[in-house]
Amino acid sequence: MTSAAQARIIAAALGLFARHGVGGTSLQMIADEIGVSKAAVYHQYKTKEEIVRAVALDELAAVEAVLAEAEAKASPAEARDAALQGMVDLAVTRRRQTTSILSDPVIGRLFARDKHLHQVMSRLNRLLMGPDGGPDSHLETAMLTAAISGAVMHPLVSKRDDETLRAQLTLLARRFLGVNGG
Amino acid sequence: MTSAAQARIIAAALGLFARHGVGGTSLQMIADEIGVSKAAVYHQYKTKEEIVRAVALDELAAVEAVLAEAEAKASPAEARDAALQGMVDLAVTRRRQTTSILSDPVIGRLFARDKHLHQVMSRLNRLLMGPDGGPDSHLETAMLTAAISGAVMHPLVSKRDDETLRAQLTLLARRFLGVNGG
DNA sequence: GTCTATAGTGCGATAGAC
DNA sequence: GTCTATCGCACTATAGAC
Repeated sequence: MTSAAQARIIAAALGLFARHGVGGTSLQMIADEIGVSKAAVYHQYKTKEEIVRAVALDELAAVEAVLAEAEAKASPAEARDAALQGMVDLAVTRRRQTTSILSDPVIGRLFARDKHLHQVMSRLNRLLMGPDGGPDSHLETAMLTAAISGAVMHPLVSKRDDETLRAQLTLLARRFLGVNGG
Repeated sequence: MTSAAQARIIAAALGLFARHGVGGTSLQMIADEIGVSKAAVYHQYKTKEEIVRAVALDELAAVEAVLAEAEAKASPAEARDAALQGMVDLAVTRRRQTTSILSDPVIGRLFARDKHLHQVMSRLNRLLMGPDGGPDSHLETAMLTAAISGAVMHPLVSKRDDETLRAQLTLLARRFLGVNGG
């Protein structure tokens, strides 16, 4: 499915997309980052768009892993907190990456009508807002994920060390949801 | 200061940056959007970076207008709500633009150490969190602005009409800050 | 799976006429 | 303030050897 060579390309592209945007990243930059030629990259992915897709799907898979873990919890309250904590962890440990990839306009248009993404958002919405959340709850989920992602990217926040950032984000995210405990 | 020709360039560039990212937007695209040649664009701005700067400063000016209006209010509570409402209005009426410009990695690095941006964020922080907010309050401000901006860009939310979006965002933003009234 | 070499296109930027 | 024309370069993508 995903070879070692492909995994190297995805990892390199992810970092470069985050730093320069999708449009500002060339195949030459990706090839140089791994230490191979452009042709070697083209052997794995026929077009740049395929690379963009692969990177985005890889990030989406990381979110799905969080969802699966949360859905395995015994109670809805535990599941909600696991989802919340998992999203915070994802944003903090991968910092600018997962996060700024998903806010790139190119990726946004590529996935705006993607069923897979809708499905993931629905699962996340269900975990965070409960099964009986109306359509309004989707805005709440969107705001929360944007708040978490956007905060770690923020120029004035990025100096903080991971542990305090994680703790503060968790606290504020819980407050947004109206949850007090852990 | 800013001529009519420059204003046309900034407006065109803003829309294109939002759709394709800064790196994915060429000077030819900007020129075509206005209906002039590349050379005409170069007559106004000597480099692409100058255009990027001008666009970002223009967006920052829109935020400053909101701040000035809020700071003119009589009470801190009124000022806070005016700032909150102003930021929501900005995000909703300009939708993907103000918002996705400021999240572009190229713009982010260009302004990460910009005194002007820090000043604007401090004023916003003071309005939203009060004068005695510690350093932790900056994270709260960053989360709130990211939540507002990110929510209007979100693929699953962008279908909503402006009025309901504005109302719901305002409600949720107030809840995040722990304010109940209007 | 990687390379060199190259085709063809579009880029940012400049010169000079009107 | 706008144009045409052009430079030199980097880009995406392909062909073919190893």
